[in-house]
Amino acid sequence: MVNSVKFDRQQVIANATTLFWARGFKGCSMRDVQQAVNLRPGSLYASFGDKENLYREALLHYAAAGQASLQALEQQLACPLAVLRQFMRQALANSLTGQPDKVCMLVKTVTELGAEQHPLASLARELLQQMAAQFTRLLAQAKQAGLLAADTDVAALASFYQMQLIGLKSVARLQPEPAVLDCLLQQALAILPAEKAH
Amino acid sequence: MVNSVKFDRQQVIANATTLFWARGFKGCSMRDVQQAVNLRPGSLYASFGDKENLYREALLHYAAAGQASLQALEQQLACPLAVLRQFMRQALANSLTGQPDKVCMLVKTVTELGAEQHPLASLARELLQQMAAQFTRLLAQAKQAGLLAADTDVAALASFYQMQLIGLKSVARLQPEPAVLDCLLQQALAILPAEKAH
DNA sequence: TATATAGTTGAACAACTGTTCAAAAGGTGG
DNA sequence: CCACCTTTTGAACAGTTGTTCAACTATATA
Repeated sequence: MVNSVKFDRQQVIANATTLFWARGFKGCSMRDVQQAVNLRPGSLYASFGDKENLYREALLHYAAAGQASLQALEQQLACPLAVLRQFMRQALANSLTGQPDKVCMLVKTVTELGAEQHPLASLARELLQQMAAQFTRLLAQAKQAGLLAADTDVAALASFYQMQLIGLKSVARLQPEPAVLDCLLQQALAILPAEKAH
Repeated sequence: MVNSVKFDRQQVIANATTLFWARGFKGCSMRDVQQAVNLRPGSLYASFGDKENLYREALLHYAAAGQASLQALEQQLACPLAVLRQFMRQALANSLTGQPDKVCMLVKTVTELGAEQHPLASLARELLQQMAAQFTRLLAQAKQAGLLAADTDVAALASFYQMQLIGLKSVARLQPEPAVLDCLLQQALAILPAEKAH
């Protein structure tokens, strides 16, 4: 026998991600994690090393999920701009449902640990830039398809899109009024060429 | 004698604010604070109560400073839109200088403590809304002066302005390249009517 | 100078932190 | 059924956390 682990590693990471996402790195003790994933300290440490490493896996899991949902939209929708529009709508909707304060976990990590130049903050920054690269790729597609002006700086526009996304999710926690929020979403989407009515 | 305190209360709060701002509520131990403000625990607790209360004072101090700098701009510049433009430029410049990861301390507090519905997060939210109210006031002035279209929803525009501000400062920590950042600033400022060359 | 009062000090506390490790349990191959 | 190796267990450790408090010091009034 090679592997006699009883628990589902991916499930454990998923649960840990939810907890870390909601409460942050320092706001979440290993005992909290142990309870959430139903494992005793020894098992956790044998499988994941230390807290930092477990959080690292959670970050990677989170980023992978984000990329997956973007790719799912890509397979659904033909137009790359529609993908970006829908992705932002979805992000806003997600940040409204569910209990935890759903800012992007990557942003939250940079916010919490960026000042002390923590390795986890560097990783989160990298993953955010990977996300921006995806946006750039989609915008480049749109440009090539003639949906964007030929002189568009797609990398800059991608950064701007990401900035709107981050701002939107942050403000979402302050204004529970859906009307205002929807208005903000419309304005944020205005940076992309107008959408046809459907 | 009524008050024989040796230390400068305001100075202590200012120092504590810097520390809390950089490292967050949980990332900053009372011993760190004690060292930073050069006070022994007893004095600190006698003057400020507990950690939560000290952080509360820091939040208020921070918000007051923000409002003060906005009002300073109001006295310098005649046009309310110029005030908002300059405020955003200034915010970006501030978030680039200095060591600490300079997101808005209010946003950082909501991010860190919002999920657990901590009283400090509620306070930070309130202060953010007070800030938005200031923006609304300035935009209303601009509207009355004919600088904005008569049908402009100033409250919504203020929220949008705040969203850009938050997003800009967040992204500032990811892209050290000033060119991209300046481009983002320009795009963010584009939500206000164009500025005359000076 | 003597007394009262306010402020300061730093050692100490209990609770919690991340982490370890010897002992127990579980399952597999002979 | 036995020995063997892997995994699990939970008690325990050392360090840190927020906070307290009796003793000490300094000041102001009489």
